[in-house]
Amino acid sequence: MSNIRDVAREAGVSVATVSRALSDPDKVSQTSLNKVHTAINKVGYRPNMLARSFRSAKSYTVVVLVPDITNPFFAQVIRSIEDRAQQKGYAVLLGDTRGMIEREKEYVRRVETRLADGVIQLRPDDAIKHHEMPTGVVCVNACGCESTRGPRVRIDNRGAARAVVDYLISLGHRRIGVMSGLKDNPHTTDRLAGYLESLENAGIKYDKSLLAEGDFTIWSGLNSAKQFCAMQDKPTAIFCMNDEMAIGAIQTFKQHGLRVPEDISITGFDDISYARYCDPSLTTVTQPAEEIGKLAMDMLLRLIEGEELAQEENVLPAEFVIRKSTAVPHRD
Amino acid sequence: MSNIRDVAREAGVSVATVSRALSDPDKVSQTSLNKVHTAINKVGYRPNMLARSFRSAKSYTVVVLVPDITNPFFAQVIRSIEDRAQQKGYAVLLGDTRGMIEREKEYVRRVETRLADGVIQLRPDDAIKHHEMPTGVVCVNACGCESTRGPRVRIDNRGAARAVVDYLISLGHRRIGVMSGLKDNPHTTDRLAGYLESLENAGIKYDKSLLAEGDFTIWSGLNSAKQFCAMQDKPTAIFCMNDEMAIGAIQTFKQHGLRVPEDISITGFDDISYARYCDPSLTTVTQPAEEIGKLAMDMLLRLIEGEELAQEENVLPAEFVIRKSTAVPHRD
DNA sequence: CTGAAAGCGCTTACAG
DNA sequence: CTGAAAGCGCTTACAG
Repeated sequence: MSNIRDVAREAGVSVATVSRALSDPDKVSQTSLNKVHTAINKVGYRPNMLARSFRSAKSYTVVVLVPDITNPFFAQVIRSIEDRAQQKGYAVLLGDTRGMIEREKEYVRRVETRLADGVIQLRPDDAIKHHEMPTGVVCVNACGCESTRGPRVRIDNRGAARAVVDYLISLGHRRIGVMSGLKDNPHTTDRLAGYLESLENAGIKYDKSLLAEGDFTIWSGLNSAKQFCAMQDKPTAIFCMNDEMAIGAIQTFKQHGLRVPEDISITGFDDISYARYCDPSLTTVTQPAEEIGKLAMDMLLRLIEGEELAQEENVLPAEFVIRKSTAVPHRD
Repeated sequence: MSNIRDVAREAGVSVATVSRALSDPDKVSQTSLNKVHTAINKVGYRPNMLARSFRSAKSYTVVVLVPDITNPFFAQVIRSIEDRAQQKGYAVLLGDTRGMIEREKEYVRRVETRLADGVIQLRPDDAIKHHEMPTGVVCVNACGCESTRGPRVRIDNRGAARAVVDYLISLGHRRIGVMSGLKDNPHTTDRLAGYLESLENAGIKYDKSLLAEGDFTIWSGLNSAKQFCAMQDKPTAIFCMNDEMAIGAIQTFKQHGLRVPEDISITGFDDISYARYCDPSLTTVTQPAEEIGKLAMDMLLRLIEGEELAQEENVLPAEFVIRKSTAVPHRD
């Protein structure tokens, strides 16, 4: 493989001129520029970016920490982050942590060791909190929640949850179940707060037995729904904290002979692409995945450039979409 | 930020010893090792991996080229690639090409410029063919097809397609539609070949009007299905070349008042997680996503190490799963 | 087992 | 606009 010296020799100029021709052409005469370019083609030169990165102490890489790339919502956000990164000359290192703190730490170490310039966390409760980040590691939290610290972009989870439950109440539901994520997940906390606020506003007393805990997977939705099926006094509607659990729940209810939405209304959260195509199509909250990714990347870039973000928090609008999985409660 | 020299000074040893203590501890005495480690902790040293990579001319990074990370099948394969990569000390750079050749080239350039050590292509028809790869760029094609060149791992697409159609025929179907991907996509070619072979074996004449072209998205399944709905002499079964199109198709058929599988049987391909949870659950072909990813990464590692792969092609078994979207044809 | 020294391929003041 | 030279932070023969 040829290096910059080979090009310089071939072009009959100095190594410095070749370097400038490549990274700062304005500082080089047209004549030299031409010589350099024909020399580059002749010797088939490819600059060694590893050397350049090393020299300039920037890797032009960011790591995206995600609990599970297989989750379509995260996949959408990542795609958007990557689009933006590519536009700005950055690459994205995939950091699928599978929820393991050890793996997450390993990825953070990549920025400590200069292999990456910063990190975007796609989940609020990724094991490493903002204040625990090693010094020098810049980080923005996308898909964050109210309790998160540091630069972040998020939607108003509590407000969105309230909107969903308000709607169910407006349809006439009084006994409304909730299928949450894990107890300590900040999304769970925020969305549960919205659920409780809505009930309170409507003067409905919170019944603890109507809470089923899941972990945001289809599988957990499938299981948690069984808990409701076994109840004497079943809820007439369930607010699920994401679409995957809602999809699982619908499946279970159907298997138990309950019709959705006639016998039981179901709502989701996220609006993944399958939400529109399940049967019945899901009433849910659309998260602005594209915007979240783009904004997070932009914020990170500013942090990398050393800027202090005055406006640390960006709250993006979420949209409530009514589809076919909700209806007025059935009276037997 | 402290560097290796600071550590050496603090420990009272040479820079070489510190370097060895870190990368080849066996060559260093226990005494030195201790001195170095306490010095490292004292000055808060983090090795600059950019320097190490540069020096050793290896980036320990691979790029994964994928047309769309949002596709759950690809996401699964990537997750498996990353698991394996992490085990072996490699990172994965996400190369979502969105089907654009320019982007793909840009990612390949990353390995030409030493930012990555090799590439895994997740689609057979990614714009850059194996023989067009720049010299020095090692590449393995995962999820490949029969026509692909170079090191690859794939399933027997043709055989799997044949199994699906054979099954439909065994149920009594004679008029079997096919929903394909884009015409020039190798998956389309291979799976279509299987479809045709199956028909031929059963002595059924191929009817061109029963082919609807899609592009592997839910959206295209939705649309292509309309073509069948508009036919006088509708097929009684449709072989869809992936699950997403099958899910879209089911939606359309239901909207047109056709019952699945009573009026029309539908089959998919891939077995993404939603295939099990749509209504009716999908009869489909399970691709061994985990195995594909793992094997592809292992092959790439061997190529990076300079090995010539004698066994260039790995054909993995795929499994045909019968669920609820298929039944014997309805006779009016 | 250890250290002095060369060198990986670039970039970038510095002097002209 | 151009070149000679120093240096980024490591690794690794080489000699001891």
